[in-house]
Amino acid sequence: MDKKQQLITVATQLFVERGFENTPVSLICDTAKVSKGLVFHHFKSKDGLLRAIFEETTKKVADISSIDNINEDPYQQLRNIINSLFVQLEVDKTLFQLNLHLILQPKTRRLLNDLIGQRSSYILNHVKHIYGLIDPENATIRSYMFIAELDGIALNYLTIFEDYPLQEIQQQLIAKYTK
Amino acid sequence: MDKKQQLITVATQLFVERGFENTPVSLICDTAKVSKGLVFHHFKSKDGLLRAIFEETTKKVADISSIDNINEDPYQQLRNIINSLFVQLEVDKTLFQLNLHLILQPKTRRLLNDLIGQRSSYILNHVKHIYGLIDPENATIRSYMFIAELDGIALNYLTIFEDYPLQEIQQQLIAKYTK
DNA sequence: TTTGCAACTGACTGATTGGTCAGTCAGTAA
DNA sequence: TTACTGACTGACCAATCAGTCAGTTGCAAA
Repeated sequence: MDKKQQLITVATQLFVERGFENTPVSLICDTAKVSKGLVFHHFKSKDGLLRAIFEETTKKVADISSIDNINEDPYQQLRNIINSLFVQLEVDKTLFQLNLHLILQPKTRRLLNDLIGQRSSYILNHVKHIYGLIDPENATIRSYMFIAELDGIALNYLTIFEDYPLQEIQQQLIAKYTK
Repeated sequence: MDKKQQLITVATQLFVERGFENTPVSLICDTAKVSKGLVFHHFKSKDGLLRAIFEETTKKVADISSIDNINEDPYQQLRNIINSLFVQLEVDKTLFQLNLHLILQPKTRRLLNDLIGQRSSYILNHVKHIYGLIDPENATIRSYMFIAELDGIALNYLTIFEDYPLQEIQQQLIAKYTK
């Protein structure tokens, strides 16, 4: 078993359950059945471990918008993004929670600032490109509103409301983004 | 000067800047020029101080949706909510950031769970009531989507994007919710 | 004045933390 | 065999933390 990957897996789970600040390195190592020194050997610091985790999850975010959409109707492209998001929301619920938590926590936000900036501008540009085909004049503002709508749903589903009617909302959205 | 209120003010500011877990009680007291024991005298624990802060901010959230709307057009009521939110977003930017951070941090989320639940169901019911006048059959789902849209905008403005076009988005929203 | 009580202080403690470091061990190339 | 490497260990340390407590102060009621 690869102990480095094991550390990433265990730490991700613990960070989701307890938060980054509230998860001692010793707990990660006990859970992963690995010595404490190994974390610092592989990742240099606790912060380094966090960055490694965040870089891993960045790939999954990219997947949501990077579906090959060449020659597709732009509305279909928007619907693809919506559907991918809803699938990922249910599959990787905890990972999304962790992402939000890391972005909102001032210390981790600072630590991951560059990665977060890259991520968000990547998504913005991707959506802008699609809206360029629909409504070029208002592409920017419509992209911001499209992203806000999806982020708001994710936020409410993951952390605010219990019994969130995710499927119904997905249907409504798909209907809304069908020309 | 009321030292208890002084503690709440200073702690709020520091929690926004550094996060709850990363703000030692000693730092709060040094900044507020107050002895450490006083925190435990007034609030019993660091967690108690946090709850006191969160209860204070709950009032501000309630204000957004509690404008007296009797006899108003339901669309006007929705526009009132939108406008109040945008005003508050700019006036109390840091307070909103703190709220999101506390909700997303697993430990503080658990600590404030009851208050968060009260808050969100209060808002949901308020919006539901308005949509009951517009589209009774879909009042629930449309309320969830209305709230998600606003929450998403707040989230993106406060923590994701720099240079967020808040005014333009407000105009778009107002236009959208004008029957 | 005396009594009583809440506000307030700051030195102190026990527990926990991230990080270090000297050294072990398995594998591999010469 | 020898020399070397990088994964791995766990005892250890300095620093930091939330919370305690014995005592002081200021004020209001009797």
